[in-house]
Amino acid sequence: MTLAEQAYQKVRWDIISGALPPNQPLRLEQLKQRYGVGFSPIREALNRLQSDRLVVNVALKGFTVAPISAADMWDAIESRCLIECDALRRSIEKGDDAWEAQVVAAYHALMLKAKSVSRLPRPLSEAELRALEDRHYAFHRALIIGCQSQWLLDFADKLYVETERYRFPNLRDAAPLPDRDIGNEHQTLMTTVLARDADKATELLRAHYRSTGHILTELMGPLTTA
Amino acid sequence: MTLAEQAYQKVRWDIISGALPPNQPLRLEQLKQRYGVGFSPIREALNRLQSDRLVVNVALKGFTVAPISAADMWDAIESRCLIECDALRRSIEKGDDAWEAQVVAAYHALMLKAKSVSRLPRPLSEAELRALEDRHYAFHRALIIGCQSQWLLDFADKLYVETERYRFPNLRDAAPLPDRDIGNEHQTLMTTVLARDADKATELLRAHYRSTGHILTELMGPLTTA
DNA sequence: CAAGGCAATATTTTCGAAAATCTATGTTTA
DNA sequence: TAAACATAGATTTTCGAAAATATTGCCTTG
Repeated sequence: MTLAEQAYQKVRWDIISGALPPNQPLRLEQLKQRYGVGFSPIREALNRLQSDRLVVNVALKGFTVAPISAADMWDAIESRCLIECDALRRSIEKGDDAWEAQVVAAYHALMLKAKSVSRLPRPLSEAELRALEDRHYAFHRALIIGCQSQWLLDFADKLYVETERYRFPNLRDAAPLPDRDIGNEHQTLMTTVLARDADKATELLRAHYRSTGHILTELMGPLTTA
Repeated sequence: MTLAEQAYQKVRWDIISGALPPNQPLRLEQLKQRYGVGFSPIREALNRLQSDRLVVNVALKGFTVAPISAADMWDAIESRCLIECDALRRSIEKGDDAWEAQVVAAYHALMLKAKSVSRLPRPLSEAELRALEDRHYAFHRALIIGCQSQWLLDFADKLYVETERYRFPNLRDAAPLPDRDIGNEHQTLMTTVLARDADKATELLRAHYRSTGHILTELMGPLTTA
């Protein structure tokens, strides 16, 4: 893997996880030392992150971590509903046995990790958070991967990352994951998907995202200007 | 404007217009001379174009112009239907007077240019093509700009560019724009939008994109493997 | 004659310095 | 005192060379 790719992954994670908070100026010299690489890989990483909308860049004035706001969160959530619901519908229509197997596997991997993590003391370590995060992503991606549209999958990826920026900071110090997350919504969703009930599945997915949004809106509260 | 930004615009246009054909290897040294800038701005431009899916990059093996295929074209078209129809619906619901005025203005600007261009000899000059292209983009963007979702607008932009890659090569040497393009579909669409008939407008938009797709599929014919 | 390895070439990736640009501070002047 | 200008500092942008890596062609060897 090239240095630029490594830098991209690291900065991306630091932004999602909140180590680099919203609106933080990203001085090139500083990042160069922090990640131990030269200017070029850093610049390349920052450029890629810009099209992920994780950093913003004004010409000749440098990069900063993209701001967050309740409005942007809801924009991302609603856009995600639109795109993933359509992708899920197509997956359910076109998905074969291998796809079903992948969904089941991803679900169980997520649940296993979620349960083991729920027994750990807070705050969770960076490694545990990352592992949980990866499996959560894998599950949601497995649902829609049968849609046979690279564009929709790309868009879903971008929106997933964006929404994680809001979900994540609340995960680290949160009490053990509430039953809502572990048992109910994900399982019901998977069952409905496997039953090939597209209407109900998309409705569940939409409700899942929106309820998460409402909870986060509560938690953000006065912080929405951050 | 920075050199990187200029390089980005130029390479982007050269790919859309077909001057740099699909699968063409993009040697850095070569591009450096072609656009008269150093390595860094070129690399930055190429990186941005990669996330637009106009170029592909395999690590340590360089950049190439992204391939095209009928399958990819239809993926882009159908994704565009999904996203723009939803955005159009929201525009129609939320758009104010200023939005309506913008739609009307963009439509007339497009028609004016289309009519003047239709009287010009073929093949059209690069400048005329660019001007027509800009107004076509402006019209379609005006329709959905009232949707109040930056994410949907971003996605629509990406898909617009992608579909232009297929439409454009047929424009340069084509006979004067057929009546279908000039008079009928765009005007009917605008009228319906201004009448705030969301159901009919989205159906027209969908039909507009799909019929374009069918025509292009015909024209591509055996070239789909290119 | 084919297959594997080695050297030569081509290309990308990375780096550090130089140039260009912006921001902040202090000085002068009306 | 306030506004305008000039200077100094900080930061980004750009460049060209050096390092790292892949590809190609040739030679050796079985």
